[in-house]
Amino acid sequence: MPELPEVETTRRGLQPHVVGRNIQSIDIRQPRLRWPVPGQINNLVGATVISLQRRAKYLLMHTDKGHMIWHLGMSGSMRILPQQQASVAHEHIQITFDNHTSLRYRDPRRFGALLFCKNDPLQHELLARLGPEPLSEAFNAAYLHQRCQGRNSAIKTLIMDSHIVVGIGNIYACESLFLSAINPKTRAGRISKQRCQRLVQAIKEVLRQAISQGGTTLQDFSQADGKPGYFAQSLHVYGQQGSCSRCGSKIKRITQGQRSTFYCSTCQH
DNA sequence: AAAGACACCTGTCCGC
DNA sequence: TGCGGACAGGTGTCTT
Repeated sequence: MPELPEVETTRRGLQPHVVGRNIQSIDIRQPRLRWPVPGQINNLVGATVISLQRRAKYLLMHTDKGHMIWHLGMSGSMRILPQQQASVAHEHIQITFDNHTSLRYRDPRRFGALLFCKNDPLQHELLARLGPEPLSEAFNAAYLHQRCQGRNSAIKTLIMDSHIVVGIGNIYACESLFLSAINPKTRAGRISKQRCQRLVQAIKEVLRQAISQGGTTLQDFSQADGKPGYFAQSLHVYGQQGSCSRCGSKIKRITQGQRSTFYCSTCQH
């Protein structure tokens, strides 16, 4: 489910409610997520939250006693609710703060994760070798073009590889390629630097727009206040069964790397 | 080293 | 109304 815009939306929604708060209790109702929730998480009772950071699709909650690394997987979401409010189905983790509010982590498919890190979580093995943030200066045409050299994989698969660039999932990969008029099947090594420039700009534009809309809600994503994201109405190709908004041709659906790809074969070359 | 398949898990939707 | 199958926003790991 959540790609970079949804994770960033979650971070912005949670931040004012968690920073500065003291953790009163941690309730792990279901420890079997993608990896078992480590017992050291319980060491964070009594800790004070210092900041909430995003790196790729991970949320890093820094406290004065260690760090939590959260991932929302395909179906995860996080909300702030009154401590007393009853939990709903698949609400696996509850962290209660000193002001009687609580953070709830819900994840029906359990592809998400909560990990503990004593020191700098950016050095954790899952994060240490990630590519640049797509909205940073480091992600530019020269960089992408260089990483495309000698690669036979389709450009869509390549931009979804977190070791190339982080945060781009299936929705925004499809949308970015539509916006830059590039066929998703194009071999990465055959894309000119000029087209890399167009693609980089499209990725940044799509992600910025999606963040400003609170992300994309297809089924179960919700922001930290429970509202859906509104970017779904801005999608040009992802999940579309009708015709291209630009030329009227029927949107095509193919499979790449076991994922659905949507594109317009007239507009995208 | 790179590319592709597979695994993890639950819910929803569609056709019969 | 019920059932089987396909599909879903991710990504580490294993196999070619």
